[in-house]
Amino acid sequence: MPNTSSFTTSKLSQCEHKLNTVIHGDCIEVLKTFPQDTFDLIFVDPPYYLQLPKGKRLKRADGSEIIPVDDKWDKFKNYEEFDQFTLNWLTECQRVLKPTGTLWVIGMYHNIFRVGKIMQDLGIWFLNDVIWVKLGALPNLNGRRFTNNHETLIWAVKNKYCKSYTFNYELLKEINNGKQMKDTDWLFPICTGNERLRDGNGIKVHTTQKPLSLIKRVVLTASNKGDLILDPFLGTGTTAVAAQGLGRKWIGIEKEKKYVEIAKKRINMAN
Amino acid sequence: MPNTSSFTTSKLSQCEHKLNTVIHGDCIEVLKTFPQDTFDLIFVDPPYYLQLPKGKRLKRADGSEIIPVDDKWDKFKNYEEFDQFTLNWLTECQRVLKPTGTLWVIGMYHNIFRVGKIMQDLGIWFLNDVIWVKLGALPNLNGRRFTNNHETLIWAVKNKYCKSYTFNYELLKEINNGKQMKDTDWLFPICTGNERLRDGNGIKVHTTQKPLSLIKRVVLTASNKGDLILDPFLGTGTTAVAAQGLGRKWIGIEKEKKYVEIAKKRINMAN
DNA sequence: GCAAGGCATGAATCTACAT
DNA sequence: GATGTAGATTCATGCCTTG
Repeated sequence: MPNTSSFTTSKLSQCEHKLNTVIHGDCIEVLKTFPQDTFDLIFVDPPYYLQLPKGKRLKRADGSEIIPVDDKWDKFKNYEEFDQFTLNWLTECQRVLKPTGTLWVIGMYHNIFRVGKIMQDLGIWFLNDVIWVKLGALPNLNGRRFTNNHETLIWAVKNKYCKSYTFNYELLKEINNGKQMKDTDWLFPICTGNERLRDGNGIKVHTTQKPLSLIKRVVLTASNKGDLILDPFLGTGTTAVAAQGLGRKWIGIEKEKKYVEIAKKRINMAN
Repeated sequence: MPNTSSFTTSKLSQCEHKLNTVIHGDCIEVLKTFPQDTFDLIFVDPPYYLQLPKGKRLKRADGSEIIPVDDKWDKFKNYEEFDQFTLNWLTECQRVLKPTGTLWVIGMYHNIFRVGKIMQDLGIWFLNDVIWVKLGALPNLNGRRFTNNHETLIWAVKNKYCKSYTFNYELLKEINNGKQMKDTDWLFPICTGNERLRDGNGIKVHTTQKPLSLIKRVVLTASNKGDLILDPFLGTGTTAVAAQGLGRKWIGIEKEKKYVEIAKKRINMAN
């Protein structure tokens, strides 16, 4: 079972949240309740602001439809609104990140450049941009672009003076057959099959569920057992499952009640 | 020999520049002399603003020094100055790009996120972000980060309404053994060996010379024979050599007299 | 039990042309 | 720089059924 005792370590005793729980609420409001310099690792999978063409559905040759990301949590009026939202959560993430901790943000070309620039403007210092090569990604169905076959993870520290951040270099080298791990050595299948959470009708519960293998690599790279991990957009709980399984403590924040319920159930099942 | 006749086609007759020549001058000032909607393909390899630690030189195990990018053209006071510079050349590139043309910008995590956001703010519309996987890249020498093993190319059109841009989909598919080309299928060796331009003392002439193979793929992807290509930061002329060799017309702009001379010599040699 | 084949599906800013 | 309609287009993977 998850450890749900209240914080006892220094920083954490300053707030009333419990370890290894999903907090249902607005990400930015909840983040403000944490003391600064609290988390060893923050993994963020924010909305991508996809801007799909309206009212059109892409179809396969057999007539079946591609289910797009058309969720209300991915809608913004314009770039300005998106940027302000991004600035708000990034400001809080930077504040609650330990000087020895690292921040990971995943995104695609729709959003990652904007997010990256806002990070740099806040003084967040980049270590790498890691390419998750998506095995089994959807091809480009109209033959008008290249296959979108990757997502980008920005790996960063609180500011440019943070030098003693956690990085399990030797472990990663070992995973990579004794060779130094590259920012392009991140090949993982997309989340499908039995791993993909589905409702009673076989419909996927979350449009953008990430593969556990990817999040595990992040956790192994940049945290140690007993460290505290935060995911401010927990969704259906993949980060929590990865953290729990690898002996890390964690806190997740999620706004959608539906996802919170599913995440809780899933985390209990995994124990 | 290069075709140095004056422009005869519609747009190009409006200015006095000649085809297939290197223009020595400030990129933004020269760009302003071109009429709008002029170029079929614009390839941009701008300064990366690397912000190296001052006065330190990384050394290999044998004691030899790594020569960093420490050129004056890569220096900026701060992000603000860099952003303004970026906005200036991007504004002009967008203006002179044909509605059927595409714009390519290459960069690394130091600059590409800022550049990408500024592009989006101008209404430039992304098609893909392509990952050049660098074969033979320098490993991370102190084991504190992942190997920097890629650069990112943003591929974009003038605005979101540009649909009939040039994309040689079938050719790229053929190059890729009959499978749709992916944004992660761009594996090319870094520019070394005989391809790397060196002075009489064996010192590399340009710190960031790009491999011809990479630029050729860009040219093949997004232009046809006879099309007009622009490189506003020509450097030592790789884009010109690629364009010339593939039967495209081209214009290059370069501020550093040293690079202009070398590029001219190199282009003549290649003919 | 095992192999082969059918079938479903995945963060999608996926077109061209006419009005 | 809006709206509508017809029409062209794809690859890898995992699960399940069939033989």
